[in-house]
Order: sequence, then structure tokens, then C-alpha cells
Amino acid sequence: MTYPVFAVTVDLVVLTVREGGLHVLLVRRGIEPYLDAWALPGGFVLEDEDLPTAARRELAEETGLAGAGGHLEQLASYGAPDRDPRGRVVTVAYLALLPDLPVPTAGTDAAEAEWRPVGKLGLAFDHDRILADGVERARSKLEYTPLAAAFCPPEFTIAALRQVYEAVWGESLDPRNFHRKATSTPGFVSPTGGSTEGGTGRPARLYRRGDAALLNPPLLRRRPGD
Amino acid sequence: MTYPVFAVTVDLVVLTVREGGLHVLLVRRGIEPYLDAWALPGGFVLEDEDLPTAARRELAEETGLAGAGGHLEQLASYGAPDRDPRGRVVTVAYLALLPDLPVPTAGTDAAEAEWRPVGKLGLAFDHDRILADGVERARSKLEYTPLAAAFCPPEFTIAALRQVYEAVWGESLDPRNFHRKATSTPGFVSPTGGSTEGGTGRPARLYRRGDAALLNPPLLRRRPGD
DNA sequence: CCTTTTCTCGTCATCATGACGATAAACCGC
DNA sequence: GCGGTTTATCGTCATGATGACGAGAAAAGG
Repeated sequence: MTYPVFAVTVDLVVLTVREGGLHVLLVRRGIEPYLDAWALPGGFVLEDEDLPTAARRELAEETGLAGAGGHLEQLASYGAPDRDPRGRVVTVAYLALLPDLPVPTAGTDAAEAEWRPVGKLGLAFDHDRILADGVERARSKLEYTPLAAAFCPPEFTIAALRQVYEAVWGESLDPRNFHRKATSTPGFVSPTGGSTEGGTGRPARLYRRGDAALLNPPLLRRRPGD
Repeated sequence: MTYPVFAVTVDLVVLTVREGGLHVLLVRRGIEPYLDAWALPGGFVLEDEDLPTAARRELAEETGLAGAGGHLEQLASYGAPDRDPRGRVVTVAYLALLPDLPVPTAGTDAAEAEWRPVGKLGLAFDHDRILADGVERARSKLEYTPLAAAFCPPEFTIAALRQVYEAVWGESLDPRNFHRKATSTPGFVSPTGGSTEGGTGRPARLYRRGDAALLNPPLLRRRPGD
């Protein structure tokens, strides 16, 4: 039996929260096609390499920090026949959520790498679509999981966690109700015993991510059109 | 630049509700590897074929009914280096939810096809894992979307819809509370005006699937360990 | 000491939910 | 016709989650 031949790539939607907004890691392409265009970081899956392994490798190569406290999961696959002019290429997109880290610009095969606020970006290939899917996945996951903590350093305040929600969802939340929800939902966060010091206002207690896989009950965003 | 060569397949997790339980469509393999083993239906993605197109084609070939009232969505991709002894094969799994239909056993390249209750089935390749992921996706989707109606014929009763939930989740629901929830959640179902007749008990009103994409508020199952 | 800022706790009305009683509308057997 | 059975539909009530918002606690700075 004969069948078509494909190349398989892994592309990464790497999200972080900085300056009060949701940002995505982009690289400027150094080769054709789409030379000099901005694109999601990614690359070919190697021989004898599993898909999650390839995703972690690309993440390490592009950011230098392989999921230290962050989160990595498969997003979706894209394989339209004309998505790459070089031939049939199927890409398996992964979604990474990271705390705000400086980008080591010394990427291997990318000329430049930088954080860009999510929005209408004219990216290479079908990466605008992939990015949109990744952002929607992230927004949805914050409702049902404690994954917002993946955007935070190991210890964080409830206010910092709330600002993650506000940045990802693009809406403001009541600090008092959010505090009640975060501290009363089992497994969402657990107190470390420490507090902030030196900042303005009353010191805040520090928390770590809890051990729950799912928030029960979930923390639902306000749906448009209700 | 050189890179590894892959074959890309589409595998289908086709679910339906029959005899009060969740069933999956399986085919008996007619070729090596895993000759005579049961497997998920699927096949190679053709030249010039998009991934959703390939999934719909395979679904039509295996069931004869291409999503007539059903639902088809991408599930996930699987590409472990050793998952197929013939070489590097990445499969893009799709999840299909269909009303209970007779299977036209005259599949093209499958010797047999039949509905099997989901559970521990010793399937070919990594199909047990794919099936488990598909079942979990279906269970989760029933919470947040009106997709349970995809398991029903175009017109159905609230009781039929409830039996879908009970079959997929494996738990029983209070008929009165479910009726209130289904009829009061905007966009879940819409009445057709008709009723059942001839059955035992009081006739039930008939409904169609509503136009909502998401249930708001969702219909959460009882989490184990609460 | 007073103001500002931010964190934390409380109150209250409203809404959704689980448990369950009661009525409605068909059928069956006699 | 007439109870008895079955299923559908509606209602009630207690409980828990949520949104809106008041108020005290704990720091910094003048």
C-alpha cells in the first residue's frame, strides 16, 4: 500500500502575563518561506522523538526555561494542504503557560524572539489561527483548573493571581469576591505562611499552587451576551 | 534542510448511546500489523486532503452516515516513535458523536464493524489510550455544551436526553431536576410543539437541539471525591 | 497623627441546585 | 367505566455559590 508523505512540526503558543496584559512569544523567521515574518516558535519533529518531547525541546531552545513552574499541553493539529508552500506539513501545536521571564534572545535558529501583546498580528503560515485557538484554550482553562498559577512565580499573592485572570480574560474582577473564591475553593491555592513586605499598602499573604487538578466549583467568566 | 518523513493517519472515536450504555464503533483489522485485532476506524490522509475532510471521509466510509445530526471534532494527535511498527506514523484522532444507527457492515477495508460498550478493550496500536481520551472529552463536553443532543435523533424527549447523560456519565440523574435544567437553560433545547404517542405513561413533549454553543450555567456532573 | 493604599473579612440579596412532594396524562386489565 | 401503573411536568423548600458592597486591618509616607 502506498500513501502520501508528510513532514511533522511542533509549533508553540507560549503565553505569559506581563505589564497587565497577555503576551505571546514570537520569533522572526530567518529562512524562507515567510522570511523576516513573525511566527510562533517551532520546528520539525526529529527521528525517534515523541511529540511531547519535541515540544519540550523546542520550548527549551526558544526560552531557555523548560517549563520551570509553567505548564505545557497539546493544543491541536493543523494540516491544510496549502498551509506550507514547501509541501505537506502537519503541525502539532502545543500551548505553554509561563511566568514572566526575560527571553534569552540567543535562540538557536531564530534571528529574534520577543513578547508581543496578543491581538491581530499578521503571522506566518496559519499561526494567527493557531494563536487564537491557544488564547481561547487558555481563557477556558482558567475557568476550570488552577492553571492561572502557571503564570505566576512559585509563591504569589491572591492579587497577583487575580491580575492573571484579569489579563487573560480582559475583564476586571472584584478583589474581595475573588479573594473569597480563591481561598475557599479546595485545592486552588495553599498558604505558605509568608507575606510580602516593603510594598505599598497592607502586606499580602503568600500562596503556592494547590494540588487540585480541577476547580470545583469552577470560576466562570462572564459570558458575552448574558 | 533535511527532516524526517512521516505518514499521517486519521483515527475516529465514534461514540453512540444504545441499550442504556455508551458504545464505540470498532473495526476488525484485515491487514498487518495487528491483523484480526479490533481497532478504531481510520486511515491515511490523502494527498491534497485537509484533516477535517479526511475525518469526514473516513466517517462516511465506515458508518455510511456522515454526521447526519451528529458531531465531529478534533480530539488530539498521537505520534510516539514506536506506535506503529511500519515506521513513523502520526495519527490525528477525531471524536464523533452519533445517534444510534445500524452499522452498514459493508465497510470498505474493514472485515467487520460493530458497536462495543466502552471499557477495557484490548485494541490495536495505542487505540485504548485514544479511546479513553475520547470518552473523557465526551463526558466533559456534555457539561458545558448542548452536544448531548448529537446522540439523539432530530426530535427527542427530555427523558431521552437525560438517558444520554446517564449513559455517558455512568450515573443516574433526578428526572425532575434534569427537566427543569434542560428546559430553563437558554439555548439548550427548543420545543417542536409535538409530542410522543403510543408509549407507556404520559406523552412527552418533543424538542430539538437549541442554538447555544455553550450551556450557561453549565450542567456539572458530580465529581468523584467531593 | 492623619491620609493613602491594599489586603482581608462580613453582610445581604439573588440565583442555581439537590431532594422530593404532588398533579397530569396517557396506558392496561378487568 | 374504573381504579392501578407508568411516565411527564410542575412546585416547594433548604442549601450553597455568587455579585455588590461595607468596613476593619496593616503597612507606608507626609
